[in-house]
Amino acid sequence: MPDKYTPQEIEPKWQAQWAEDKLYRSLIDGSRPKHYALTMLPYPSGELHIGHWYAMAPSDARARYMRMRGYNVLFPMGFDAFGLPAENAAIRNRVHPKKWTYANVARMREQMRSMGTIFDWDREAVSSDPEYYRWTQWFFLKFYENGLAYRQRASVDFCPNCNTTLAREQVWGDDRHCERCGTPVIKKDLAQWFFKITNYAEELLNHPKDWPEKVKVMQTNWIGRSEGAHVTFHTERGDPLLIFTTRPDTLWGATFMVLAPEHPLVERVTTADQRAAVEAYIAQTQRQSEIDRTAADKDKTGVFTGGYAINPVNGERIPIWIADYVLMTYGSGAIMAVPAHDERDFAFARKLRLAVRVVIQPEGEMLDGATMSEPFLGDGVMVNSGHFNGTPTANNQAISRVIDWLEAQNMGKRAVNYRLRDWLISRQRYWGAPIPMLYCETCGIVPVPEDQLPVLLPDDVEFMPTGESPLKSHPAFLNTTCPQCGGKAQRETDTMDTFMCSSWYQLRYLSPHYDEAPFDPEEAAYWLPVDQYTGGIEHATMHLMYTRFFTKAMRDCGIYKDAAARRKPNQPPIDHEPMLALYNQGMILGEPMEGSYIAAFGEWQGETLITNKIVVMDEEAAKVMQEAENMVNNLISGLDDIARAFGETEASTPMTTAIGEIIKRNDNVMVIERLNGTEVTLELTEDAPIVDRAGNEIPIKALRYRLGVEKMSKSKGNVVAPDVLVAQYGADVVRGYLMFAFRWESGGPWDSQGIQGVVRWLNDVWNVVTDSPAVDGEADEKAIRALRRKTHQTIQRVGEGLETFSFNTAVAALMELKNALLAARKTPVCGTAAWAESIRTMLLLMAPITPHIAEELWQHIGEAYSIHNQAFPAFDAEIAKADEITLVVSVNGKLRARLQVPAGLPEAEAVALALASPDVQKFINGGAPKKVIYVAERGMLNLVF
RNA sequence: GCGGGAGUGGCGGAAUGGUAUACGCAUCGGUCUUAAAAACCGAGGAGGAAACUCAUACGGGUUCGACUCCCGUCUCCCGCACCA
Repeated sequence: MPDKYTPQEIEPKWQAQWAEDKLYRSLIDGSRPKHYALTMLPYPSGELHIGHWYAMAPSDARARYMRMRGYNVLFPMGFDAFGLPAENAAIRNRVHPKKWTYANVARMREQMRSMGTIFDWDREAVSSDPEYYRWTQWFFLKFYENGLAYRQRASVDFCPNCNTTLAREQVWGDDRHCERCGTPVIKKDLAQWFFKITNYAEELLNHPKDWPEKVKVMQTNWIGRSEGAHVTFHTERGDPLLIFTTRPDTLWGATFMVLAPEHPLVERVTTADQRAAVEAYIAQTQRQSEIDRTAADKDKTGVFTGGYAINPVNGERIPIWIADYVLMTYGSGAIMAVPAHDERDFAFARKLRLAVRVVIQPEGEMLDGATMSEPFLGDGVMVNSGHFNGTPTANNQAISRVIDWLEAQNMGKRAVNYRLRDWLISRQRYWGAPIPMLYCETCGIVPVPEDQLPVLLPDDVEFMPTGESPLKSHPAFLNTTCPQCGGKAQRETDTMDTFMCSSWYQLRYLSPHYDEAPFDPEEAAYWLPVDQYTGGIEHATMHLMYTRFFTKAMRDCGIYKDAAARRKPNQPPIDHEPMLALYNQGMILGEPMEGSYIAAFGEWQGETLITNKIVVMDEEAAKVMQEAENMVNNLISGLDDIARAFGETEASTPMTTAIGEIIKRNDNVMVIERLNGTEVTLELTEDAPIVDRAGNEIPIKALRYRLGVEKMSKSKGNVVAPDVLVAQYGADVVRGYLMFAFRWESGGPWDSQGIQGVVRWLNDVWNVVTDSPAVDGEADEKAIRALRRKTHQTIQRVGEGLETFSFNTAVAALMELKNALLAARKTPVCGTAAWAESIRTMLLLMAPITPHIAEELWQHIGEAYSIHNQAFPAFDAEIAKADEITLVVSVNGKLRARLQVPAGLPEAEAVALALASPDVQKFINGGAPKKVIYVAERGMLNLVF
């Protein structure tokens, strides 16, 4: 054993040993409770980055903790291997996506092994394997059979950069950009495949209780439930015109109707003399949506169609308008406009001078539609509403009564509307699971028979620089025969959204090579559902909605039947929710960096310094140089004053330098901040040398520019490579640091210095375990008790920390225990049984967090392999209890004294001690306290005078 | 606008209504060294010579006692947003 801690030696050694022994193989074992821990699988982008470590290593620590707690833990890993970057790489570098992807998978798998996790690699699943996507396709067929998949022509979101349609969930932000690449999306009219996630809108609102409030709220917002009524109006010509309203009690106040410009009825209601205006408006709306929706002012615009509708409740004839504030994608794409009681309708009516009629009159106020300056949204009583006049609106009673009446009259019915749209799963790209559907000349849309799955992606494809899917021009793939009539048929060339692959991967891990079904019902019955899921919040309304939908849809397709039948009656259902508990970790951001300090020499051209030489220096040198420059310039101007006195007219040129920190840089233009805070723009001439202080020429790329806290990206140069850290410090240090330096749920900027604290921690642990010679003398009983107490307090704190994802406090507790051991090492406590027990316990507590050093030192102290098969230490409250405590004495709520007293002191004695203390006496003028608050277990005494 | 979350030293961050600032980074002083780094020992919330006083975004409140609970304000982050 080396006498120094050398993770580079011990880590690979133990990783190999654990793999050889299949230490972390997870097999069904009915004698132990199971724990399915899952962390979101990565996309094989090429390199494992620090974000992967941040997501995986703490999850691993917790899974290990559960394992030590006696659970049979499954913690699998795989790859979400279909997707666009592979295809883009193919176009750019002429590498086949398959080759690129599998090379990355191999590389990242190796990188992950260096992390020292308990991943059971025998359960690995890769979504682009035919044995995997066969089942992705199979799910599509099942959903299709059960009416949950349909093809429809619709106006859909399309990313021009990714060259594919997107689901509504993948369009983000007010500028409606592509979630993946940030490009603003455009609308296209295409026939696409959808999944009926809207069927489950109501059910999806009912979240698993152990999910973060934030995710529940985001999903709830996304689903956007609102209650109201569907009411059928009719156009004057008799066409039914359905609207949704949350305020049926204001039906009598509808003074006009508004249709979305895309509404199918627009064509029919528009009159000849309005046609030109309507068409112009529609064209304008379409153009607007394509250019920039964000810039669209909130000013209402719209055009009268010339048509009229009849309000069913009062037979009134009201004009039909079109306006872009009514969206085709929400409700029925048509509204009744009640300007008196709706902000948007009010704004529209005022702008276009339309009638406003009050139908809810507030108490003690007389609203007048002609003069009111804002709509009335509060409660009141119904007026101008036929036999409903006088009905109070409070507590929704008017709404409820009106709906009852509408239903009785057959004019409308109670309805719930959702903002959620069906999931668009078609992608016009090659590297995905082909949608297993055919288009037959005679039979129409025909599903590929189950026994013909998988529909394989052909390997021999040509990638177009345009990004167009090569499947469209691949005759062998494209042309096939119809399984129904044997005639000619063409394959669907769209592939599936990769979120389909990840909607069920937790099931494939159970039996990645099972070929009778997507998963082995035996395994599913034992392991499902996932007990603890971890991953980033960015998937709140995408993956996390889709996978919940999948589970419910699978249930309704009967896919869980075999597995569910094997469950015991008292177990939670496996087909309601895929993941019982969820925890979102934060993100590691880039480390802020100072820019290089430079002195630039050149000629001024206006505000810009045309620079022909740059010298790089540190901040101190820059300050010195700046002072020197100031002095020289003062001197020059002083000399000029003298020269002028002698009749000289031309002033000398001051030094042409700019000194400061680079704050921006691109190619040959940079901005520096001078030491006095002003900014200067430099433009480098083509062959301007950049030299360091030793005179060596360096490339411009070596110049750093100031960087704030930002997301890591290669172009900013703030990426932290875990491989480099592992090589330098070892995996245990990296794991420990990631768990210690941040609150896991928050993440934060990387700090390259902070990692030293964890290096010191593990070095100290190594030393205290391997090099603690017994100290002569009789060990003090009190000191022994103190060490045992600290040890048991640490058991509690580490256990709690791992339990609640407070990894930072768990590590802090271990550092404290280490500090206590370092202090005790110099005393005769070192070498006692209590000492040995404390060391042993510390290693066990460290095992989930820093598994390699724990294993190595476990072996060193003579314990049997493997520490990772040990039970988590049991906490003994009796031992953890203090026998002497610091009694904190407050007088009138202000802290006045700290007294060392035995634990469990009776109140009377505590008060007597406190009153006797000079620190307390200073603040009391004799007399007895009016009130005494004594919290013995907290060591707290408050005396009120 | 609606909804959610957060605000504690120079920094990351600890604190079941009960010793605010644990643990760590950085900083400062010391030891060792020709020197530096590393390592080790020690000191750091602010003000004050001290006694003490003031400090958990700000203003109130509840309480013997508030970072923690309640009301209001400000700031920042996130989601949704003409949603009928």
